[in-house]
Amino acid sequence: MPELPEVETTVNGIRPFLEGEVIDRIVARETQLRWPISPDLLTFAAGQTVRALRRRGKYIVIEFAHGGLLIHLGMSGSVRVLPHPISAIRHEHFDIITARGRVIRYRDPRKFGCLLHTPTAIDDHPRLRTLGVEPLTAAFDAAWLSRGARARRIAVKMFIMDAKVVVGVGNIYASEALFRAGIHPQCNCANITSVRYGRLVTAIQQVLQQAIAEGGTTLQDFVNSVGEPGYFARALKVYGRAGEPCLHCGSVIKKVVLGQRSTFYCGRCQR
DNA sequence: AAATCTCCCTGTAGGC
DNA sequence: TGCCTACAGGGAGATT
Repeated sequence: MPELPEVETTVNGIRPFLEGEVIDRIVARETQLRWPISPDLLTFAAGQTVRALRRRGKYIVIEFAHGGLLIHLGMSGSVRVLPHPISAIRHEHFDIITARGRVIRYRDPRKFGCLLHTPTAIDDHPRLRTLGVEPLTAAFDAAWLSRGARARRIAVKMFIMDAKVVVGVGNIYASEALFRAGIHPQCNCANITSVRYGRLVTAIQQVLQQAIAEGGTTLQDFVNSVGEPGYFARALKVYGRAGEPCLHCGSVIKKVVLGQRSTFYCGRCQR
C-alpha cells in the first residue's frame, strides 16, 4: 500500500523521465477514479514543460510554470515508465506521454487514486492546502505533536495518521513506529509526554527512512517505476503478525481495530 | 471543533 | 470445483 516511502520511491524513479521534459499528451482509458479525470486536464497538460517533480504527503506533484498535476496512488496504485507506447492491460488507467515518447503509465486496480490538475499555484490546491508537516523535516518534532494533541481525545495511532497533523504515515508505518517507540496505539494522544513524543518522532523518521532505503513495502500491488517490489515487508516487526511472538520480548502480538483500521502491537513492549 | 461513520473499488483468501 | 462472504485500506464528506 503506497504510503510516504512508496510515493517517494515512485517519484525518484520517474523523475529522470519527466523533469524538464515536455508532455506531448495524456491518454485516459478509465476516467472514473476517486474523482473523474477532467477533460480539461487533458488539454491543459498537453504541451506543458515539467518544471519539477516532487512529493507532498502521499501526492506526486508535477509542476508546470503555472499550475500542474497531482497524482495519488490510493491504496493499490503504481506508476511505471515504458520506453514507448505498448498496449495497456486491465487496470492501467492512464498514460502521460512525453515528447520523447516515454510513457508514464498509471495502474490502480481499486481505483482509490486520482489524477487532478490546477492552472494556479499547486500548493494552493484544496488537496494540498490542508496538509500537515512533512515527517522528514525539522518542523516535525515533539513540540509540534504535543501542541497538536492538546485539544484532541483520540488514540495516538489515529492522531499520527491524521494528514492534517503529519503527512505520509499510513496504517502500516503507524503500527511499526509505535512499536519502535514503545507506545501503545490506543493511548490517548493528549496524555503522552513531550519526551515520549520525541521518541515517536524519531521512530517515525527512522521507519520511513529505512522503508525508503528498502524501496518501500510491497504487500500486494506496489511496484516501483521499473516494476520491482519494495523489500521493507521483511523488516516489519508487528504489522500483520497477530498471534506471532514479539521479536523483542516473545509475548504474543495483538490485533485491534482502531478507526476501521487493523492495528498491531505488543502489549508488553508498548505501554 | 472534534469525533465518528460511510463510502468508493476489486483482488484475494477462507469457509462450506 | 465453485460459489459466497469478509476483508484489505486512503481519505473525503456527511453526520453526530
